[in-house]
Amino acid sequence: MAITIKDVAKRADVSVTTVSFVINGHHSKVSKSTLKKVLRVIDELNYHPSRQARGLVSRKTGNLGFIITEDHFSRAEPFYTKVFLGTEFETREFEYYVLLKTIPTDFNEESRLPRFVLERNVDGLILVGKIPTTLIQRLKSTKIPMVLVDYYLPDENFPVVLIDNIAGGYKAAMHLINCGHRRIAFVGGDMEHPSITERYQGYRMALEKSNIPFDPALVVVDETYLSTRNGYCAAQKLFSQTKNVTAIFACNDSMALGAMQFLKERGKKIPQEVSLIGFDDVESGLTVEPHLSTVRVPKIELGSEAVRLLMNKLQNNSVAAHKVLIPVDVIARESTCRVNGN
Amino acid sequence: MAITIKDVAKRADVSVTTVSFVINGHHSKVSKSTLKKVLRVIDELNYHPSRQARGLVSRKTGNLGFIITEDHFSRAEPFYTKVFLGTEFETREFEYYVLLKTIPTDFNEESRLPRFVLERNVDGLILVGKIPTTLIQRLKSTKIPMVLVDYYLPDENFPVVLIDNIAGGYKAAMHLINCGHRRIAFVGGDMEHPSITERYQGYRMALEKSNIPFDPALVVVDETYLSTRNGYCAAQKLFSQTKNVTAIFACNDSMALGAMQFLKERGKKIPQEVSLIGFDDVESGLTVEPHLSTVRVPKIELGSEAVRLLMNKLQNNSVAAHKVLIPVDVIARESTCRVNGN
DNA sequence: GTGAAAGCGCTAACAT
DNA sequence: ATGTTAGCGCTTTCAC
Repeated sequence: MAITIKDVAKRADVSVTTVSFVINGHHSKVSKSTLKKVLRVIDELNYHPSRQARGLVSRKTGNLGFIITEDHFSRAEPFYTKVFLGTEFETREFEYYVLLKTIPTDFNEESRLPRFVLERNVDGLILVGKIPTTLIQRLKSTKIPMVLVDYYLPDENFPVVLIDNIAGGYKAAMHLINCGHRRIAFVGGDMEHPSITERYQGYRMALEKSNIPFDPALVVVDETYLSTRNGYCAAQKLFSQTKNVTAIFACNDSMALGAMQFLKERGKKIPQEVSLIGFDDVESGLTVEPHLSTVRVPKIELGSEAVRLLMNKLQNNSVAAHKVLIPVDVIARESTCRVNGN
Repeated sequence: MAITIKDVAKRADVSVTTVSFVINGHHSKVSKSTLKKVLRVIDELNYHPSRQARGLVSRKTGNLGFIITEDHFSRAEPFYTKVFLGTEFETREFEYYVLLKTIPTDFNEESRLPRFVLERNVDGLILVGKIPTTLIQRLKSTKIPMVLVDYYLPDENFPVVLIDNIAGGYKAAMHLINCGHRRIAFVGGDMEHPSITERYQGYRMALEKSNIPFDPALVVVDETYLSTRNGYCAAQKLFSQTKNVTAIFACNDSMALGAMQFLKERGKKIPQEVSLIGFDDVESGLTVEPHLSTVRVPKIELGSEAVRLLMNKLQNNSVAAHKVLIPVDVIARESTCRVNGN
């Protein structure tokens, strides 16, 4: 049987209360000498208070729930995995644990809430990526503090950690413009997803800022998923009408990779004939030739920031920063160059 | 305040004992009519018993700990992520949760054990990938049931889930041999890791079986990490002495990808001049040209099997299968072909 | 078949 | 500054 608070109390010849004060840091309520004594016994016995028992009375579980759709988490690119890792790293700081829960994409009214919510086994919730609205609403009504990551609902006011997508889209397009390009295509899809729309907004802003006329024919956004395969198809559509495109801004690296594949098959030299930039800085952008230029997103940061936001709420009940924008930057690698291949 | 067992008891006009019997499935101790009544009230109130409270008395936490080194989990290839996902999927079945804990690679005597171990917040442990022996030993002494995944200690007897690496290595080499190759290189590294040694064993077995003389000059295993970069270097070493190699079996896809990069730069046509096969079936093997032939490892399976093994121990205290070998198969894609490019 | 009551390991009034 | 005690929400022994 494991060591309990009673064992410590007995051995240190004090009451459990005193021991409790010590382990909870209420040191002012304990004399210096007893404090030392208790601390020594705790060390000798290698005592660690039971999470469960503490939780039962303090109504804290020491757990955070991480909710994400199945398809998001198991995507080839470890984007959300990195975010998850970021939360894991950051929670150490706070002595919390993260419980992961993947939910089906088609979560609906009938679906059961995650068990850790029903059984009150989490103190806070981190919702990552696009999450069905009905789930968010039902979660909201549980009153468990929550923060969204890389997704938000326009008419709700949850604390949220977002990629600065507008700035990212702007910087990506600007990078191409600075390279002398003017016929810059935007390859996207799922304009339902705020992130994508924002990257598109940034793209539009950069064009406008640079007095480059916007040509709707250069925008391909009719793909539903942002996959490599759809990137391929989008590029295909784009070039089926040859509009002398000299550069492509794909709304993420997956699509960029698909587009790259198409360009190669079509015999287009990258970047000499067509420059290509993605978004996300996914690992496989480096296994490909030429190395993909992209917009780096600090994924670990997204996770750790989410935890900080939540802990702030949980521990200080502060309502400080409600919206955190994580800055991003262009990584110019080999798939972009000055127009005309210079 | 959340609904408690008392609320249910009161409303159903029975004692808490009866409610407890109902939620624990001791239906024989309850009359049919009360059972129905209690069930109805539970449903009406949407009652879910508190995990913490149950755990406190039953000495079960409903959690499993997943321990992995930092570098393993954050590797570019989502190999272990998939394994983790597999555990997450499988635990639903058993109403358990998985707590992830990444540990530093240099975990030593001084390092603190994972908190969930100290605070007895897990019922079982899943150790994944290469884990410092000292940690395993210290964990062993806690008596918490554990299972290893994709790693084992030769002189210990833990339940373990392994990839059938020998068969995999054998099949990979045999695939090349069946394509007519006889000068087949093995590119490896970290022969400390059992998995790698086993793949190598399989390679040797295939050669022997086919009466192909073994040439130590075709084996490059002096790289420490199994990274893309080191695959590149290994290939470089291999070809620095041009031994008319016609095929390479790399011990994992990362290294294969590195080797591929080298071959391309060297102007070697793949697979016409050199066939190349990897191991793991990592996603980026498909983003590369030509698509990488490899040995597919069912990663999700590794995780779910680990959970099943552990649950078997936990729920039935059975000591059934102690060692599970997960079968693997060659996926012949574009990077391998008959010798001489036929 | 059902209920009263003890107790899991801990926290926090309240009393001293 | 320290101890006594009543719970937290549940399971389970023991009576009835």
